[in-house]
Amino acid sequence: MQRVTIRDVAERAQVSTATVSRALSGAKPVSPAVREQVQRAADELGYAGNGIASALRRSRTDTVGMLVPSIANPFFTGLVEHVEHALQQVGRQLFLCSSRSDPELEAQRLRSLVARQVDGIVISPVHGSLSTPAVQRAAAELPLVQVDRYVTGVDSDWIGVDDDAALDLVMTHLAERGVRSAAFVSSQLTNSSTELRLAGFRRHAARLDVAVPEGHVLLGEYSIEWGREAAAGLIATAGLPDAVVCADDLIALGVLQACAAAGVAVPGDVLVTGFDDIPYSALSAPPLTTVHQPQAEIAAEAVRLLSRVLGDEPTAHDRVALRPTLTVRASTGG
Amino acid sequence: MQRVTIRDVAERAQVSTATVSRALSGAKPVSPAVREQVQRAADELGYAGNGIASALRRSRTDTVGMLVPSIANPFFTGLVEHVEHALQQVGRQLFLCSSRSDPELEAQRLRSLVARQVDGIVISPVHGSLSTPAVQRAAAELPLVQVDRYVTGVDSDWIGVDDDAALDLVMTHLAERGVRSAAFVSSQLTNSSTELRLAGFRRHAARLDVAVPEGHVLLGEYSIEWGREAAAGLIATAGLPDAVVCADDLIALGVLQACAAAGVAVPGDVLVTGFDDIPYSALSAPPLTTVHQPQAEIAAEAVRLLSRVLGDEPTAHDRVALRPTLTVRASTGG
DNA sequence: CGTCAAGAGGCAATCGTTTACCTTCAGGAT
DNA sequence: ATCCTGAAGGTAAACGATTGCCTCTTGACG
Repeated sequence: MQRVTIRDVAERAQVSTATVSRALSGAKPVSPAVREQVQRAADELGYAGNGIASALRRSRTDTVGMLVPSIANPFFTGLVEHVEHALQQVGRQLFLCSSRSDPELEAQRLRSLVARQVDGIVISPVHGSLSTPAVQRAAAELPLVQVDRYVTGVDSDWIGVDDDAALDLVMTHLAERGVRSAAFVSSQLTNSSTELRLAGFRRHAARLDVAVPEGHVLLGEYSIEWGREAAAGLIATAGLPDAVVCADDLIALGVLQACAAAGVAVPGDVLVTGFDDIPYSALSAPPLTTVHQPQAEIAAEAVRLLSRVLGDEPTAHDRVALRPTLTVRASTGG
Repeated sequence: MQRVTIRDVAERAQVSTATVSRALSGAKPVSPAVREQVQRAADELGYAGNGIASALRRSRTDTVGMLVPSIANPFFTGLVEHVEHALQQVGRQLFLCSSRSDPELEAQRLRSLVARQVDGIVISPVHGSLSTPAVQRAAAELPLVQVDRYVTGVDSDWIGVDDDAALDLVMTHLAERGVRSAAFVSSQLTNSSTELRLAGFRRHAARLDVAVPEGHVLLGEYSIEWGREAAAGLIATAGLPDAVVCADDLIALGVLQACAAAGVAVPGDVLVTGFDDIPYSALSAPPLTTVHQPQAEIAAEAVRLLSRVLGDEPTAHDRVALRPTLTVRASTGG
């Protein structure tokens, strides 16, 4: 099955390849008669064009690469959906990759995206420092914006949520509910938002006079399993504090599950909060109080920042921190 | 920021571009000294190669495109993860697109994948008939395998689960629990698995003497919202049957939520089942009895089928239906 | 010492578009 | 009648890698 090329179309329409190209892309005006002729020839042959050749010549692909730590995490898939939507508005496609939380794999994917000549990259880097060299290198080659998480020491735009403000909301809400001690369950401190959330937790706990007992800061990974494990540990050994603050919803869902399994009542015996407001946080038992992330805005802003760079006005790089909101549900008392 | 090309490397290493290409790709042997020299030059210049140019010349991209109806649905993201993993084993990358359940967008994405010269396509088509022309056209150009859903009248491999067997499991389980009447909540009958699941539901309900009252087959879409809406409708008007069988887990989660909101006890007043066994089906209140799909095997088989075609043995096309299993949880009585 | 083979590396064509630059032609201004 | 202008379309040079084919060198063998 030999592919049909522009040359075949040109031959059949009795014009040059240049004219075919112009007639089909509209890059330069072509007389209506010829355009019609070319169009018919193309249709008859089922001409589809070779995007690779076109990309090589124009040195642009109208494609943006996106690299996230996990596509199993609904927070990221939500973000991806919105980014894809926003890109579609401006006539670009999304090339999605997952780094599976592995800096090595992430570096490889980044190289691959650069080699594939995507026009720009949207990335939520895996690791605060291990990711730096690869991100740095990619950012030097093409427009790059970081979302949600960021690595230090790379000169690029960033767009995400104000983690300190988010934990202010959470802790203030908990304090109002009478919480005097709290635990924090998160992933290893390997990236920016994780660090900022812990810092925010400590700062606002101190401010509001909420105790954080020894051994009540648990670091694992962003997953349901880790939430389950961490909560089971707390229940078995340390004794539960008044509240368990989780760094994302998956962890919180795991915590809820472990509480249910151990016969610990939420919110009766302990309050639980999450972060992200993924769709499933409204469906758990009990529904989860969580920090809502404005995904659509994050996505729109990411695309806007990228387009700005693509239109290459050499502007200074922005760091945009959006204000989060708190979605209060039954897990903190209802 | 002028990109560094193979010519730059050749110049610096004092060899021809041919040698650089061979040294770096290993396509033909090169003396150790020269290889070393080239490698150093490439490193020093930060040479990354141009995948587009390479793809044009070799007319392959080592990339497989995957097109799913939704990336917000955990069933598909699970599948995607496994496919990506399986592809990685054989040194290929995944280019992921979402058709957002829109045949129009799906056709566009397919064209775009073909234009981008992916080496093959894994697709779960949106619509049983509307998707046909586009899928047909793509399948004519390059290797294509369908997963989960399929369109009729296209000559390609398919791999998925045996929907009839799945509903046999569900209905038999329900009948054993004493269910004498059941409702079925699904999406519009616009694709193969949806149709097969409904057919299976009816067939096994009849076989087991389970009644399906008038108005107890509800067709909407695969989403939590629709499940909620459908269940609310049933509760408000028709009166609940003994069981509500759902065509996927998202719908079932919505049904559970609506039941909880209306004070209907599950499994006390009604039994509920799902389909897919997404991670969140274990976390709902109550946890969901559901059909487990062997995603890893589906993915592995899809990649295997694709590789077989890529290695172009012109084999007849396969239709592989894997046997599902039933994961029993509290929503059907514990 | 002559012949031959094999290994290493270079030359240049090629992949399929796009586009800078040129030619041609028609029509309007002078 | 001459010149100019602009539109339409053609020619051919890129884009950056890969690779078929050729040359050159070196060493083994008779």
